[in-house]
This record gives sequence, structure tokens and C-alpha cells, in this order.
Amino acid sequence: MRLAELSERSGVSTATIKYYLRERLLPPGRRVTATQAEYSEEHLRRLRLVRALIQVGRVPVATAREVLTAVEDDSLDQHMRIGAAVWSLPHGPEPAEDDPATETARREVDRLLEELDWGFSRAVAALSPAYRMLVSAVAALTRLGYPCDVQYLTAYAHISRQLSVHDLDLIEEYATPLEKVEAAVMLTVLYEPVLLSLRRLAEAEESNRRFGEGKKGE
Amino acid sequence: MRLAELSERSGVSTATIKYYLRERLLPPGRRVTATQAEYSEEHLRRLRLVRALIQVGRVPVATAREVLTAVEDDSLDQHMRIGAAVWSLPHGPEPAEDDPATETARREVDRLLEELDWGFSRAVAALSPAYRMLVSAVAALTRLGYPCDVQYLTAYAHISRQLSVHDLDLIEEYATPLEKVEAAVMLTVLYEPVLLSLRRLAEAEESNRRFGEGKKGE
DNA sequence: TCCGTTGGGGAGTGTCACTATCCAAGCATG
DNA sequence: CATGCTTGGATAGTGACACTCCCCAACGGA
Repeated sequence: MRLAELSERSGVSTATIKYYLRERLLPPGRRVTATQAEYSEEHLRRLRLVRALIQVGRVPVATAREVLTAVEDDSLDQHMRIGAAVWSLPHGPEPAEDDPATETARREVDRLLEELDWGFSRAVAALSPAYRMLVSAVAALTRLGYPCDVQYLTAYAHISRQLSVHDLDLIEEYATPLEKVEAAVMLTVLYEPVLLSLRRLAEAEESNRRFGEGKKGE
Repeated sequence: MRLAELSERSGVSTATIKYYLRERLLPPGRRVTATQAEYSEEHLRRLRLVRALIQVGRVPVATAREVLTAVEDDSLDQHMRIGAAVWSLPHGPEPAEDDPATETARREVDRLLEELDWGFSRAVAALSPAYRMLVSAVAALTRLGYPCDVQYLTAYAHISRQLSVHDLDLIEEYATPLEKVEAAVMLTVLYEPVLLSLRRLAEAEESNRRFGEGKKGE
């Protein structure tokens, strides 16, 4: 398949594909002559993956490259590859180190992990982007005076655990390690907008139930 | 309080505050002389709100202005103000209209809303950004061959409903309509990173449980 | 041989969230 | 009143990012 056909079938412009090739998000095609290259179905698949990461998952290009590198890194075992890939995902600003709200938040989060007995997370907490993301979100809530104590977070954490069991069940259905790792990353990334939009819809639904239909300005 | 003090207390540079004033994310201070202005505690609060929206919630500046305008719009009732504010939140790219995967996704999502009996969402589906966000995420999953049928989405939806009930309970604790609306927006925005990071931590935990500790390269 | 098409690569575009600089008007001190 | 620092407002610039335009040389069918 030529670049033009790859573009046609993926819905991505040739200019953008060339950009991805330059950025090494796609491996180069098999060179046929000095100025022509042949692309495979695998390229198409990879391109769709990249688009999903960048467009739906809002992952920066440089980050997407890191994620994909980790996914394919044969020197790591499966668990580490998933970890490395997910750790590369975007995770917002670092918590402000010299802020009392950050200190409070860190304490709350540590208490939470302890209560949940999430030993793995506690062990790698200082390194984990997800941990730092959580701390900085809790710090922001604290600064604004919104409640986000252990008790409230615990409810969210239990719900998150339901999700993760569900997701891992799905991941385990894939046969090869590569498929499993890839599925882990893609389900992590692509179910995030699903989860957020369902939550917003559910809140609209619930808000309508409680405040809607003529219960004006209460 | 002078601009410099506002900057000091909020941890935001004077240049950035001036930028927010220009962009009307903050109301202008009370003019003392031709070249000096006085800012209040309310400005500080608002500034922290703006920072939370932009930094933690990753809301674009223009969008943050819309959200804040809707929150304070007295001509709407409470339910509509929450709706307007949340609809302004970022919601990713529009679903590709001429794509078979989008059609499939839309059908799945419509079936889901029907089964859940989310009448309000179905009524406003075509307009709701959250609905379109859901469709385009499901479409991306479909294109990549990952499962996201009604049954699987339903599990996520039920979990989302647990979250929304929880959140609305919290919102109802606030006394005034303005506080309620503001809380609704801030909890929607600021609990999103909390939820995503907890999910990632939970997945790491679960992945470690299943694949970790010497179960290499399975 | 001609001419449209192809792939590669450098440079340009638009957006966005700031940020650096300038200027005039305070205010503080001698 | 003069001097010099600070303040607030406005304009223009920065750097990151994700493309996107355009040119060129090499194909390759007529």
C-alpha cells in the first residue's frame, strides 16, 4: 500500500502521516525505490493506534512515542511494560512542593492508600505519576475548601477498584503478551473519556431528577 | 490588596494575573487612582477557582470564561446553570460524521441510554457535548477492534451513577444556589483527575496482583 | 519523452498560555 | 520639588505543539 492509500484508508492526511513518520510514531515503509515506499496492514493498525492516543487520549506526540516504545520493549516483562507505558501517559502539573495544601493532600492520599491496603501503590508512590496527579488534584480541592478527605476518597477508590477488576478481566482475554500490554494501554487511555462522559451524563441525569422540571432557582 | 499581594498570596505571577484580567477571567479591581487598583478576598477566591479550572481541569482560558459566566448567570435557574457550565467544559474532538464506526458507536450509545432509562440524556443527546464525547470514544475503540458494546458500557454506566449520586449528595449540602452551582462545576472538573488517577492506581494494583512478582513475560 | 504523481524534508502556520518590556502615573524620601 | 522605586495597563513576543505547505527529485504510465 502506498502512502496515499494509507491516508485514504485511515482518514489521516498524507502530510500528517509524513509528520508521524518523521517523529518515528510509525516505522518507515519498506522502500521500493529511492522515492517510493510500501506500507502494510500493520502500519494501518499502528496509525489508528497513534490517532486514538493523540486525538481521543490527548496524548502529546513525544509521549505517544514513549508509550509505544514501552509497549514493544521486549526486555521488560509484561507487568513492567504496562507500568512503563501507563506511567508515560499525561498526568497534569506536578504538585506545588512549597504549598501547605499539597502537604495536607499528600497526607490524605497516603492515609487512603494505607486504608485500602494498596501495597504496590504505596511502594512506588513517590515515583508514580498517578500518585502525584492525585495529590495535586486533592491539593486543588483543599485550597478551594472542598471536601476530599479519606472517607470521601475511599468511595471513589472502591469504585475505581471495580473498574480495574473489570478492565483486567478484559485484558486477560487477549492471548499474547504484546496484545495484553497493548490492550492494557488502550483500555486505560480510551476508557478515560468514556468514563468521564458517562459520569457527566449521570450527573446531568441526577441533577435533573433533583433540581429539574420547574424546581427553579432553589 | 494590591496586585502584588494578590500574586503573593495566590502563588500566581503578576504577569499572569494581568493576563487573566485582560481576558476577563477576573473582574477588574476597584480603582483607587488612575494607575492603582485594590483587590478583595473575593478576587483571591476567584483566582484560585480559575487556576484550578485551568491547571488541574486543563480547561482552556476562553472556556473557563464561558463556564464562569454561566455559573453566575442569574437569568437561568440552578439546573440550567449547572448544565450550561458543564456543557462548556472540554470534551475532545467531534465524532467523525462520515465514518461507519461512528454510526455503530452512536447506535450502541443510544441503546445504552435507552436501557438505562436516562430519559433526560436521551432528550438532549444530540446537543450534549458529553454524549458526543462518548460517541467518539466508543467509535475509536470500535475502529481498533476493542469491545465496547452495551453490556460492557452498562457496567461503566452503573458505576458512573454511583459516583453521581455521591456527588449530588455533596452538592446539596451547600446552602445558596450560587454555592451549589459552583460546587457542581468544581466537583465535576476537579474530581475528574482524582477519578482517573485512582483508576490508574487501582489498575496498577490489580495488574501487580495478577501479573507481578516473578510471573514474567506471560 | 513528457507530465502528473510520489515520498522526503525543511520551513511555515495557527493556537495557546503565558511573559517580557515599555510607559505613564503614583508614592516615598531627602 | 527632585529623585528613584513601584504599580498597573497595554503591546508585542516566546516557546511548545500539532500539524500543514511547498519544493524537489525520482518514478512511471502514455
